[in-house]
Amino acid sequence: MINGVVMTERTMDLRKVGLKVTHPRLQILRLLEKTERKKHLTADEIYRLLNEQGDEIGLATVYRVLSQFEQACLVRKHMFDDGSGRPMQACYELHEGDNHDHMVCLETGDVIEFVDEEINRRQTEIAARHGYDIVESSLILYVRPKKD
Amino acid sequence: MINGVVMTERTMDLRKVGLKVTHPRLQILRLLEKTERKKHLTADEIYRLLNEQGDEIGLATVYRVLSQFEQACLVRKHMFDDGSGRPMQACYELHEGDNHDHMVCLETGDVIEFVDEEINRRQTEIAARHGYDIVESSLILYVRPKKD
DNA sequence: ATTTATGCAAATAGTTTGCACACGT
DNA sequence: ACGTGTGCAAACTATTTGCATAAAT
Repeated sequence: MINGVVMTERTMDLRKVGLKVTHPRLQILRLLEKTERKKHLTADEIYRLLNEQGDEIGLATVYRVLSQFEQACLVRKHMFDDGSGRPMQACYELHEGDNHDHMVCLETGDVIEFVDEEINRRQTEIAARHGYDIVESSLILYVRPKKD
Repeated sequence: MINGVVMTERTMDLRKVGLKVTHPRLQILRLLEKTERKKHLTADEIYRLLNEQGDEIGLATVYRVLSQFEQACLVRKHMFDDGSGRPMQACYELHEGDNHDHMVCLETGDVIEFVDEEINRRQTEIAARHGYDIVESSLILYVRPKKD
């Protein structure tokens, strides 16, 4: 029963980028919204969480939808290499337009977001100096708790 | 005939980190040295290049050696997401201790290296502010040629 | 009604691993 | 001689894709 659904903010998001409003797309968007700023979810986690809450959505669909969302700039995809040796997995978060960067604690796996205008400024400047425009940037600090 | 070989800089590198001086390890190190600052090689490229020049080295060995080198800080591993859709591959470069960052041109695939002390300083400061020490950092600018 | 999306299962591709043998020290 | 490293083939895993059905406009 998606037809005739109330016009929520999320359905608008989908319409705006030219994607049909389907159950999987809505649910994935809602889940990311709920999880926003708390955690960065992998495709598999999204798949599992949705199915646990009763939405029967295939893993392939999760991947397809996330990929479409990424191209539509609705989500950002990250590859965090926690150095754990286990295979790397992409993780996703809602794209809020604030273009923040990330810090990954190698001991706890915690992800901390931050923004630094000076760093952003210098990045733009460096790119310009080489004759480029920045399309996207990825800054990840792998850290460990300070011992003092 | 590796035994009795002249004590080159590369054999020293291996000894220093406690790795036996074997043919595959030496050749991979030499190849990376030769390619230094020009390109960043994937495991598969290394495998192919070595075999083309007559060194019969298995792909599995290439992966194993690179992984050991990474842990020994002899090489740095990067995941460049060129946004091409094709599966992401790790690529490797000699670790020169200068801790430079990278710019990837989305149109040509070119990789440009750069160092910015101010960015590094701010990174350290941001980590400290959150109670962390930086173990490793990854800054990648995905760029396209300026159109003017 | 037409187009696009979904689910499933099978395919892909990078990377890892088990094991018997070869090599470095 | 001993312990490690290597090659091969098989295993693994994240992700993608083909195809028939189902859902959205």
